[in-house]
Amino acid sequence: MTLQHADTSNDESKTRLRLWLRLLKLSSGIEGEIRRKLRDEHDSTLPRFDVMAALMRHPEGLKMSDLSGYLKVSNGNVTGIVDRLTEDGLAVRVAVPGDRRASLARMTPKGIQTFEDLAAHHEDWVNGLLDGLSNHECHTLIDLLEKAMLNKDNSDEHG
Amino acid sequence: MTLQHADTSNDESKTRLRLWLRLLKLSSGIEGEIRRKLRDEHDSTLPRFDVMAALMRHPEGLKMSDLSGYLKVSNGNVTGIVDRLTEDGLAVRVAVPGDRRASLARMTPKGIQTFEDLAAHHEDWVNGLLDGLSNHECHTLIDLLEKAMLNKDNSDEHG
DNA sequence: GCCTAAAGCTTCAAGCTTGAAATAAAGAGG
DNA sequence: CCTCTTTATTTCAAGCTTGAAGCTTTAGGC
Repeated sequence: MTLQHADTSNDESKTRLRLWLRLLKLSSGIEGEIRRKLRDEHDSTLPRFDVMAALMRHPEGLKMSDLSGYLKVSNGNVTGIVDRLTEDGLAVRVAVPGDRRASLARMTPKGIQTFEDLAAHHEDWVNGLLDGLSNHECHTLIDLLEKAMLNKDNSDEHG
Repeated sequence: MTLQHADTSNDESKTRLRLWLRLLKLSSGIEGEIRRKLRDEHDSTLPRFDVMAALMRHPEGLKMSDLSGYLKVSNGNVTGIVDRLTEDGLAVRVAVPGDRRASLARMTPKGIQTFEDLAAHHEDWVNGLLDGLSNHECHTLIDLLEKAMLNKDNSDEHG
């Protein structure tokens, strides 16, 4: 909880703050646009998309708790999202043979079809939103972003 | 609404998608940490912080509609946030002399004091979260992020 | 078998977010 | 003055998000 830095690092602190504001602005801009398109053009949402994307990587189904672990959201959160996906016939809960507490969330054929359509558009949207960058610049950016992330616990295989 | 790209640009499309996933991961990681600290250490939230930051730049007060314009959130949204800031004595609504429809949101002395404490911590948090990057890397990143943003309507003076 | 602890999931209150609908005041044109 | 449109704001329903509290089931110790 130390609030003061040496004078020599004050400029660097301001630079990092400025970097964070740029990062946030670009990221929320893209995210907002994706949310808007999902809503207006596909009557869906980003949380639904994220859950479906996770389920697509596990055709056999995922336990609710694993799902919330992968997406780094709360347990109660995925309950609601899977509830709504289920209402729309895009996912189902199936019982786990040996454990009556748990259930697996799994995509339905309709859900798979819906997601594949969404995913194709999603890639296109991202591509369009980032087309101001050359391929080389993209790679530079990726490297720097990954370096910035090294600080944190980075032990996930789901990105 | 064209979904197919030439084969030659397919790799670049995947690179941009990968870039977006990295961007999102870093950004939500930092944002999540800031939200958590605001909540756990200061009993506050990021939307409150954002509203206060905007009001701090306008000591005379801001119309609700201007506030929502600056923050790029809906009108109804700021109504609720300013309501809660007001309940906590951090902001007030003051009447606009010539227009009985409008009102200005303005920081209270208590709000100013609260925000200054928050802002100092905020800069420290960001600095700590991004300390894996050299000053030079930060500048490179800032430049690339700004270039990526050039696409979009960039006519704001409030960042 | 019984008791306790842990695991898996849901429910809940509070807050954030949106777009649409409602309310109210200002302004323009007659 | 009256009406119509525009502007400023609030209210609302629906959804997302969290942490905490609760429920059921499982597993371990006795």
